[in-house]
Amino acid sequence: MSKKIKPTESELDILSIIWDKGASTVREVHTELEKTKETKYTTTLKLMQIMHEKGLLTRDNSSKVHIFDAAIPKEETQGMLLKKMIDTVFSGSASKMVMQALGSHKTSDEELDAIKRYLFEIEKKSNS
Amino acid sequence: MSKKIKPTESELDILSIIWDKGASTVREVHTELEKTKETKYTTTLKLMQIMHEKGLLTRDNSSKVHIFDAAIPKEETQGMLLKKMIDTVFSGSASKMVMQALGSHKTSDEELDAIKRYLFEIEKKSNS
DNA sequence: TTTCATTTACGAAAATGTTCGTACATTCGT
DNA sequence: ACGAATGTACGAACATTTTCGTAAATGAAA
Repeated sequence: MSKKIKPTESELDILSIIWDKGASTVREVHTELEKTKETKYTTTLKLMQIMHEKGLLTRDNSSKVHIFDAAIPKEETQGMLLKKMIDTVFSGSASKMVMQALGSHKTSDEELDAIKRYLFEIEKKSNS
Repeated sequence: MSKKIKPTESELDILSIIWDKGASTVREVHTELEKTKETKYTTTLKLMQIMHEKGLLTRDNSSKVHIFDAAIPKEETQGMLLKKMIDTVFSGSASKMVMQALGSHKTSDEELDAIKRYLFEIEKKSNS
């Protein structure tokens, strides 16, 4: 079982990029990160080194240019963060959170459909 | 319009208690907080003082024992935190987050029903 | 009034997270 | 082989958050 390390805000930014693009060099992550955040290359580097120490990223340094990959799966981490938020902010009720999300956030019809389909799927399973 | 101050982790713990119990003294908050977190009284006090300075809590000091209340509405804050999480962790997709929440979190039938009802309500509105 | 318990005020240490400069290593083109 | 470009290592400054000890104020009890 992987540990329950909670990534910090900045670490999450980096993890998101790697989850999206797959294993990457610091340069690649930084180039992407720069688009939304003003930051220097060595800052990104240092962050990724720390993340490696913490076990948040793996590192392949067989070649000179190190290649990092996420050491923790996206879904698991999302679930962890979500659970924490549900517990502390929504007193443990997932439905409260879902409603709040759908209410305060504009949601497209496609998204709503996707959610509905998912709900029926859950229902089917629990009835089988 | 209230500002977009983001409460810290610890501040959120305190806000949750006050949202739940209503206006409270430091002692009351601390007693509650102690149940889940090892912390000293003056720490809770200091935190609440800072929160008051930041405008997160109101303070009635007409009597010796100050009474604090939440200065920011629960729903608005929940929405803000949720939006941030959706943006950074779920690349802006509320439905992804909802599915993850329902998937990784055990949800009771009642909760699922509540969500379904809510979805149909939204649908009705958008079709009118 | 004197004492005692409780409260608030405040400063500062400790812990955590973020930023970046500088040094050194490696690779590549010439 | 040399210099430029690009990479990693690392320390330290800085910012923010969290913690708590100590002192002063307040009010209630004796």
